Parts: sequence; C-alpha cells; structure tokens
Amino acid sequence: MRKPEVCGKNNNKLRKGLWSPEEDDKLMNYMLNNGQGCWSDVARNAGLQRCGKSCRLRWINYLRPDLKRGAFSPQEEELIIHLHSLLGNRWSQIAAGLPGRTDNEIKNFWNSTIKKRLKNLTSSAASPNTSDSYSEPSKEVAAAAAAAIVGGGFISMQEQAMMNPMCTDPSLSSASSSNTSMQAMFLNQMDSSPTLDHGLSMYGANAYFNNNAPPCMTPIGITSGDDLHGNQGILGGVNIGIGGELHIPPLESIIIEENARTEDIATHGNTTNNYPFSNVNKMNSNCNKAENMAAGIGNLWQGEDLKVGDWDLEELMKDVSSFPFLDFSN
DNA sequence: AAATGCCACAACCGCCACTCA
DNA sequence: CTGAGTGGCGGTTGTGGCATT
Repeated sequence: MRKPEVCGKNNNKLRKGLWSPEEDDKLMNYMLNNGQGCWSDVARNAGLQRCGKSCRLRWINYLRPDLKRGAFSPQEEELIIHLHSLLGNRWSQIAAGLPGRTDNEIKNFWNSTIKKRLKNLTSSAASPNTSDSYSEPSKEVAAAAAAAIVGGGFISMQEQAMMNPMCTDPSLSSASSSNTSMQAMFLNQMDSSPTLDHGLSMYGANAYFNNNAPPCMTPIGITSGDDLHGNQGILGGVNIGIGGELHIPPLESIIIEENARTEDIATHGNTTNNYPFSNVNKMNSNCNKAENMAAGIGNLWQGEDLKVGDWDLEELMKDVSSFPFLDFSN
C-alpha cells in the first residue's frame, strides 16, 4: 500500500507558502534529472519539505522550462476570450490552446483583467431605460459588450436558450452553464434560421458582430487578408464538424454566462465540472501541446444519459491555429 | 513620508476521477 | 469489487508591490 500523503492537514512537517529559491533549485534539478514520477516521491527524493501537490503546482505553474512568461498579448487575450466562450471555466483546456501558458495564469488573468473589462463594458453600454424586468444586463448590451471585446462571433446564452428551450430546462441541464451550451450544441439540431425573441434571426444576430456571413457558419479565416478586428472577424465562428456536417457551437456570451452560471449554481447546486479532456498532459517534456491535445480527444458523445462529452478541441484549435498572429513555436 | 486601497500573481483547498493493490 | 492513494482541476485566499491619498 502506498504511503498516504496528507497535504496541508495534520502534517506540520510540510512547508507551506511561498517557495524559496533553494526549494525551486531543488525541484528544478530533480525534475530535469529524473523527470516526473509520482509527485510525492518527487517531493521526498528532491529533499523538499513540501507535499507532492505543492511540488506539482510549483513545477507546472512556475518552473517548467517551456513556460512563456510576461504579459498576455492581445492575440492571446482574444484567444482566451474565444475559448472561454466555448469552454467556460475549463481553464486547463483553455491553457491547452495556449502553449506556454498555465491554467492558473489564464484563470488569474481572466478573473483580474478580462472579467473586469467585460463588467465595465457592460455597465457603460447599459441603457438606463431598459424595460426588462430582470436585473441582468439586456441581451443586446451583453452581446454588444462581448462583440466589442472580441470583434464578433458570439451568441449569447440566452439567445441559445431561446433557440432551444430544452437548454434551459433545469431537468435537462443539471450540469453547468457550459454544459448547457454544449447540450445546446449537440441537442439542438437547429432549424435553418432560428428566430430570436427580439425578432432577429440567429443569422441576423450578425448585426451585433459586424460580420457579413452567418456568424456560426463562418470559418475563422484571416487568410483572406482581413484585419484582426475587422469585417471578417477572426473569431467569427468555429467549424466543428460532426459527421461531416457543420454544426455550430452556440457560443456563450461572456457576460450572460457569468450571470447564468451563478444562477445555475444557485438553482442546481452544481458547478461547471464535466471536463472533457482529462488526458492533456502538461508535463510533456517536449511541450508538444498539439499532440497532447490530440491524445485527449474523443468521446464526443458519452452515451444515452445525454452526458455531453468532449469538445473536439483539436478541431477547435485547427481553426485557431490558423491565426497567423499566434506563434506557438516557442 | 506614512497610510490605505487596489491589483496581479502565487499558492492553497477541496473535490472528483482514475489507478492500483 | 473495494477502498486507499494520487493526480488534476477549478475556486478561493493570501501576499507583495504599486498607486493613490
């Protein structure tokens, strides 16, 4: 039987808090010489008074040689926003799309910077004369704010819900808002042009996004030479093909998502927790994230209980990786 | 110059899924 | 099959530095 490792509790011998340079050295040397094994063994063998978890975190978030330090570029920002709109708070999956960045880093960046920016946008865009009875930002405002952030291509969750009431039925969407959107993606075999309650067809919602093509049917393409934030809208859509057919992930509006998540948790006592990619191995020494992602792909549909399975992140990233500004080579 | 507030980042915590004896 | 151990994840908290008063 393996030795139990109690991290944090009843283990006064283990250090906590900030890592000293000496500890970093020890861990770094050990990892470089021995590679990753059992993390509790790493902690022991490297002579660290830390629990394995702590070592793992330190390595992944700080010491890993392939980490990209420094501020996020605007392109990375956009990618994060885009992926978040698709994946919700699945930071590890989002991080898988940004080589050299960690889930923790992205999570912090989101919570500290992007969330705030969205909030500001929402409040500044909100009309004082909203007749909506609920207190959430209006759909239009939310969508406009999201569009302002990313330059187009997002459909609010409420709009998704309008497209398919199933998606908002608590009995069906017992999981997270993100899953709700994924359910929408798979369950909602959309009509050719779903109508939103404000009278715009779904494709008509393009008006928000300054985009000429149906947002969901527009392959991400800047190969045509459109500028990053311009008409084409680099984030204007994602091709996700199932069975050779184009299906469109009903993208979540970022702002509404936050509200919806809160509401969802309150209603169902549940949080976002059905992550598709459990196999993304961030420790891969050659930092070949693409391969790792590929390894985690599969199980798109997990059976009769309507449990929504994995996103095809590879497909997702195929589109994303076509962004010329994204240099994942380092 | 000191006090206070804010922000970004690092690290911890608790939960869950998976593996293995 | 079962339960202990481990890894991984997202949420949350703690802390240090910077800006403002």
